[in-house]
Amino acid sequence: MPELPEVEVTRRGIEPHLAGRIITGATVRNAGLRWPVPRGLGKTLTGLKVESVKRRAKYLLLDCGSGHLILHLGMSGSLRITDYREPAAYHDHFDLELGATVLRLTDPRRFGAVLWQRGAVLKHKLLRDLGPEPLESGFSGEALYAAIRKRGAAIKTVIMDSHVVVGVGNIYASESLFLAGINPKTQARRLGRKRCDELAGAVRTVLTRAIRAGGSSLRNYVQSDGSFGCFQIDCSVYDRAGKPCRVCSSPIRQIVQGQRSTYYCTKCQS
DNA sequence: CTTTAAACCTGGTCGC
DNA sequence: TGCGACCAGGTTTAAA
Repeated sequence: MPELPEVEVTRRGIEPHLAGRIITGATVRNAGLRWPVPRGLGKTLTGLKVESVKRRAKYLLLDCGSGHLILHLGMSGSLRITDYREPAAYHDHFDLELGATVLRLTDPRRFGAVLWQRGAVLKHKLLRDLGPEPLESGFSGEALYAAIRKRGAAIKTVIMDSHVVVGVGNIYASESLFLAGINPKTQARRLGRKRCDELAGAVRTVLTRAIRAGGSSLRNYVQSDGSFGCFQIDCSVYDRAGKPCRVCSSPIRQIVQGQRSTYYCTKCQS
């Protein structure tokens, strides 16, 4: 279930268990993720200290001084803190070991990634060309307006383009457009400055709200199974096809854009 | 440069 | 109960 809020909540959950700890080993049970897990990764990592856990887009970056361990959860991945006595299950593909503590990656669909980058992590091919973080100052109505001037594609697909802004996945794309009152089929370049302001604001609001929903369970943060960020915000439109709009009661419509489902209210989003 | 479709995988659900 | 079709929260890649 990883969209940006889930990844951020996971980051906050794992960092206290990792920061300042020495890596004692790593176990790769299945190297066949989105890209092959690098050979000899355990040897590369052993003895290094995890300085901090950062996030860029939906990538988690474990700063190990001389390099970074890059983790991505794909569509079905999750991380949890457990210990070495816990037997690994079928989809537990990767363990990072820090003494008795284990950071364990579970990912049934194996769209996730475990990579190693020496030196400057932001120069990695996957991170190099990413657009601004939605919750930082680089993303604004002004920046959005400038970025989409020449885009004739539908705003729903453009807002999910990581060159425009990172971290807006399929759920929160629909939710943000609903909050901004913008029809997802609108050509991106047709949006004026004001609507870009509204959309940028909506993206920030929706993501912040979702992080807070996960963060609010921070107290009981580590679930009984050790996983993080187990939360479900109730959506305004996503997965609500045919159900009444929570604002105007007209039925939520589902369409397909760029091979993904989009949900919107035909009345509220003109 | 922009846009589109296919690809990587497994698992759950639905209709017959 | 079984089976096929279809769907799913991401992102790269190639091709148009």
